Amino acid sequence: MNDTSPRRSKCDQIVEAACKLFLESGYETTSMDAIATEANVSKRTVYSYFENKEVLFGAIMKSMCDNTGCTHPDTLDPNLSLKEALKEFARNMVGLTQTPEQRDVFRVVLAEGIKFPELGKTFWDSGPELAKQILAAYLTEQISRGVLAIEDPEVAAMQFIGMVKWPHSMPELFGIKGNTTPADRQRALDQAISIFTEGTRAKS
Amino acid sequence: MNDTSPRRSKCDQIVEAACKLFLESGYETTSMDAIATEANVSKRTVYSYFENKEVLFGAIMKSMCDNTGCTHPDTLDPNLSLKEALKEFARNMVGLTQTPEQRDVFRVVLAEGIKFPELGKTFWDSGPELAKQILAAYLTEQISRGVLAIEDPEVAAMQFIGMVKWPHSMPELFGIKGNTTPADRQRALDQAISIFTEGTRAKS
DNA sequence: TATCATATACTACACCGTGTAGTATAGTAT
DNA sequence: ATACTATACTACACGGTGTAGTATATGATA
Repeated sequence: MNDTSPRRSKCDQIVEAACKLFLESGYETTSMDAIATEANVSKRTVYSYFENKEVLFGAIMKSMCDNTGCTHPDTLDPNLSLKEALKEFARNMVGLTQTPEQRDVFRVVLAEGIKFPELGKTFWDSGPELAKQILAAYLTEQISRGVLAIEDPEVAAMQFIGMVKWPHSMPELFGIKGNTTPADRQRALDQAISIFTEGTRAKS
Repeated sequence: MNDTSPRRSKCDQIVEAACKLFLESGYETTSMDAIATEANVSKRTVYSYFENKEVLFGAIMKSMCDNTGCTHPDTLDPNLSLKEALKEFARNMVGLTQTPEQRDVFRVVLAEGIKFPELGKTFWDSGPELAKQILAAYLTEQISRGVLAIEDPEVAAMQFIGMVKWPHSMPELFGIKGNTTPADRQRALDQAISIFTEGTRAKS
């Protein structure tokens, strides 16, 4: 009767509440009572859908990890110029990982990595590793065409990703509120791409 | 009587034990009883040195953050070549942040960042920010000498750091045990420096 | 079609065992 | 006298369970 949103299944309500609270406060600090309350559901109902707290947490986090990767286009556009293709890729990557939700997933996965080791692998494979594979494939292609000259394209892919992500994802992760404008980020991105392409271009 | 090491002050014993346990298990999971036991000290003694758990945790983490930065040389060696100076800097940086202890500090600061927001700032300022400042100063110098051409040296410093650190610090953070050898890391570092210097060198 | 029976999903709430922050106290060593 | 230990204790929160009772849907029966 008191459903805030109409016709949402109990399970969905629980998942949604658990997502919110776990991402906000992590595993230990979030209580099952709090989840039940937040979900407008009795505690018993929570336990009728999820065996225990660990199972609930694992299910929630795994699904969030899976949702991260799937929006990645699985190749770089071969019709664009090198710089444009990289820029598009970087923009996409930053866009995905820039959201507060993704930042929280990152943080929680890292934080609970000792208690839930398989979670780290799940996140890694569906996030950074996936992005690396996609970019490395593109770089390898460009190498074989003689456009680029790179010794180890897989490592180079990681280096590119680090270069693009580190400067603004790290401060955000630590709660440093930089006063960077979108224009700043745009220029930082252009600079990264400039350095990377100039630094890897095959010498003619 | 049962002191493992001779003549260690009680306070030191407590600090050492708390360091170990907090880094291993984070804030919530570590109990004050466990700290007292690990320190070979009674619980009351812990409370005679530290007002409560939060204070103890804050003090421990702050001192660990401070200890991170201070081992950084505060300039890049101007007598070395560009590549050698950068390589030295990178090696030093990787060496500092590669230790298991530093990885754990990183992880815990991130994990407890919501409950202890000022901790993030402390860590940032004494770690990444400091490294950035040092590198940016060097880059600026090289720009003014006409060796390098970079639009924004501060951003470039962060990009260089991200490039060097991301490929091996991220997997490690997520518990991905790559089978990288020291030789692999050496080659990755060389490649990063090659890309960065080629990508930022002033066109003659 | 109206009424009743049954099954199922859920709630509200008390309850248990356990773990933990923090305190109080009595005793011991120097 | 001081610094510390050992230990018992308080107060409370949490994970998880058991239970009595309600709401709702479905289907059979008359």
